[in-house]
Amino acid sequence: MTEAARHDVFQAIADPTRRKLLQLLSEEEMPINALAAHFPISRTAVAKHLAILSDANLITGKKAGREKRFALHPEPLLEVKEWVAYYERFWDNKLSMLKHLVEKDGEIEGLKEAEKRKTT
Amino acid sequence: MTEAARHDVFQAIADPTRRKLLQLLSEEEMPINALAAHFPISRTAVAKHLAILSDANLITGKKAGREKRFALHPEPLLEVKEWVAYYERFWDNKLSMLKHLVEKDGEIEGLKEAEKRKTT
DNA sequence: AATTTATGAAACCTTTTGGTTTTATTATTA
DNA sequence: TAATAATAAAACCAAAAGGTTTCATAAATT
Repeated sequence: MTEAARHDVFQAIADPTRRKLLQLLSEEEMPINALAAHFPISRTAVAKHLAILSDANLITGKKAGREKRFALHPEPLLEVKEWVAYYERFWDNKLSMLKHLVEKDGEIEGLKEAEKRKTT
Repeated sequence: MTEAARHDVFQAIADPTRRKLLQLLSEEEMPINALAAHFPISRTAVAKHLAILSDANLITGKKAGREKRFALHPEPLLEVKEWVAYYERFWDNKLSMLKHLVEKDGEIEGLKEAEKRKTT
């Protein structure tokens, strides 16, 4: 496997600066200097954020002459999407949760127990 | 507004221990001791993680006798879902991205420039 | 060739994070 | 009421995170 991902995608997107970097790169590919111009912090600090995003496979950078052009690589966000999707079952209406429980065998017992807890 | 959210939801879910706590609470409400039994760390450490989740409005805790029962409150994850949804446009096939670009005025220029960059 | 531009890398600093142990407090239960 | 169980709160600590400045390198320009 060529995808290492030493840095967790959840941790990578936790920082607001890094989320803004992803947003900028979603608009267009850019070298580090162009990116850094959007922040009040130093170019070096931005470089470190880019390294973290790169470790999480969220961006790629290819050298073009003396500059290195970064591009968005959003695929790892699929993991986040799926993680959140699990919790969608639980929000707002209880019916969807019930449906979720009924869909998998053996969970009915859990429901019954939950009911028991409520009434005792 | 009663929803403070002093802690960012992105930061709250960044930690694997906290994600596991949410998962446990999605199965059933539990007091802190029951939760802590699932981890190799101290109950106090778990309590701190719960405080962070609570600050992000991802869980609620109501005192019942001498124990405090925690429950999942997944609604703030909607923000994450929407954030990720934005990037879905960009992954896998370029057609959906093109569609995205065409949908908003003024972005055609950006596309043209991107093409120019590729060919020069 | 000399200068400028764009980046990379190292050393260092401060605050935050994730953990600990110790010391209360509060409700149950024997 | 004395002992126990379930938390809460405080003080402390090491490592990681997010910054900085300084020095080095490589490609473009003049």
